[in-house]
Amino acid sequence: MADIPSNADVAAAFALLGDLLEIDGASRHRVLAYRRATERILDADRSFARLALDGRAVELPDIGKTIQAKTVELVETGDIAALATLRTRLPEGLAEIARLRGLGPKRARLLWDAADIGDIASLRDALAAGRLDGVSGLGAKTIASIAAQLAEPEELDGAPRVAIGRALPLAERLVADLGEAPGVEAIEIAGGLRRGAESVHDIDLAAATTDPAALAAALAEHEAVSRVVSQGEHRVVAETHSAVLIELRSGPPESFGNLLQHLTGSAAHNTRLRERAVRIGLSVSEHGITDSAGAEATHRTEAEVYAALGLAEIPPELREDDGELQLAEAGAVPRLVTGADLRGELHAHTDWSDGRASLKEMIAAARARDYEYLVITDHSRRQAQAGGLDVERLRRQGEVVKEAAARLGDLVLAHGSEVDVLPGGGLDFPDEVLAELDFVVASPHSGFTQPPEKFTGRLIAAAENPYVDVIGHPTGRMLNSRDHRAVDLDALIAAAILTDTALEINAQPRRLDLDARMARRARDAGAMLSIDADAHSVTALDFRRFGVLVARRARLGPDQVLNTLPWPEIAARRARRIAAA
DNA sequence: GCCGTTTTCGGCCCGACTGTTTTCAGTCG
Repeated sequence: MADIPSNADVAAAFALLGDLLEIDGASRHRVLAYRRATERILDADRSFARLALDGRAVELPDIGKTIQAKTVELVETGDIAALATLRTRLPEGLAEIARLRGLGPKRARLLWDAADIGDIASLRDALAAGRLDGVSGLGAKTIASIAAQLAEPEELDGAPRVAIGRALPLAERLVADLGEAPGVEAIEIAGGLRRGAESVHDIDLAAATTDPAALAAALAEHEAVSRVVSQGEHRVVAETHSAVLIELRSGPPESFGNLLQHLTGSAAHNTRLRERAVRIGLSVSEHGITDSAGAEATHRTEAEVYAALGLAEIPPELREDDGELQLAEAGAVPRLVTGADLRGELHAHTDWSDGRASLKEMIAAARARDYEYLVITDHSRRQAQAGGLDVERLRRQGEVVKEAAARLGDLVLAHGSEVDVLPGGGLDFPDEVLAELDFVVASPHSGFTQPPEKFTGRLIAAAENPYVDVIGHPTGRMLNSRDHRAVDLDALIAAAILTDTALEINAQPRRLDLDARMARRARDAGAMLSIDADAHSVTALDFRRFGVLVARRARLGPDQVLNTLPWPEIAARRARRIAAA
């Protein structure tokens, strides 16, 4: 048999099938079914093609017999007959044309029927030759928009996504400033950002105001904003100087809960919610909930919205159409970890290695944040470029830390290390040195191109070392540059559980490693996770909030997070592990 | 094409805004 296609390959085939069907004028529900299936396939945490071959793909929501059979067909023949047939009538390039802003399936079809335009190249030619001008339904503005998009090749890849580390501070600044506009009674971050997504395509804001025009003006005049993209009475879209899109929706205070719920999404969550509502005779919108008699009820809070539908309130991070409605119906929404549950920081650097702040400054910052403990984990010697400590400096640092700790009182200051997991296996310090420390984070910093067995084997060996408390940033991924390494996550999770080693949720916004999906798998298996800022400066201590969002998306409760424990319990876990070895 | 407290057929979420139109289709979220 040929190679099993990846989930991305299978999803791409169904996405194209859905797109071409839509252009072909198929029932929108059928198209929607393919779109939903595409999302499920992309989200699957195992090989969808393998599942289909085993006849088990139908166990996933939104996957029926047809899509399972077509997947088997794709694996066995390399194509899907329905797709091949469609391609004889409609060029694949139409799907790309339909994705241009302001165009869609109908206008893509129009271009094909009226002007024989079937791909971007012929669209470009037609535009240059002025052949679009006479096409009815395409006005001057639409043609200008097409020209603008074709002139910017990067625009064709879709709107760039903004990482949460950039988006959240900007959103918070806007919320603070716009909250001062006259008439504003409440304003909150909504959308993917509120759900804790690691990147978003825009920043959504929801506001309760008695003066929408004043609020819209405040956004338009905000110093971060360069232009207004679209403006209506209750919705303004603006673009910042750094090309981030802001969508601001406003409504009256009495229905702020409805608006915030609507705008927080996700789209799939809202669709499910509304479908459920329809079954009990209710219609949900951003304005309120209407009963079958046409009477509309409004709600000031989201909790009231969910209650009106017979559901417990669902934390935004869970609103991804992943079974959360069933949990809410059963009153079984898990209690998720919060920032307030975290008692201390287990992974922090100082200027002894590559941190920017001194030990003294980090201590002051931890006290200012009311941490119960702070573990200093500078790099080990192999990280020479980062000023990694050799054994001698590590010991000297230990004395300095001990001395500082003696003068602290309530804050526990502990001495640790972020020790390299060496590319050939083993750790950067011998066991007798690790034994002198209070806490050890073992992290891979090299060898990311190794085959999965080897990379995973190194991490498992590190987990099996009794002096290792946490495996740091286990996959080594970097947002927008280095992809997830090929780690056999299930094997690593099993080893972590067996050895009582925690897996890190590294909260640096460019890492977020483990990510939410992986952390969820670790949680489901029963592993312990650690939410670590991996702070290299005073302000970076606050990165932990990004880690909290990841943990919440992973459905972690306080019991599954190592640094919700008081320090003596963390120390006792280490002592037990060492004693058992 | 999927699905079920309306269950193997007949439904399938809801509204804002733009552009091209004279009352609304298409796109977007």
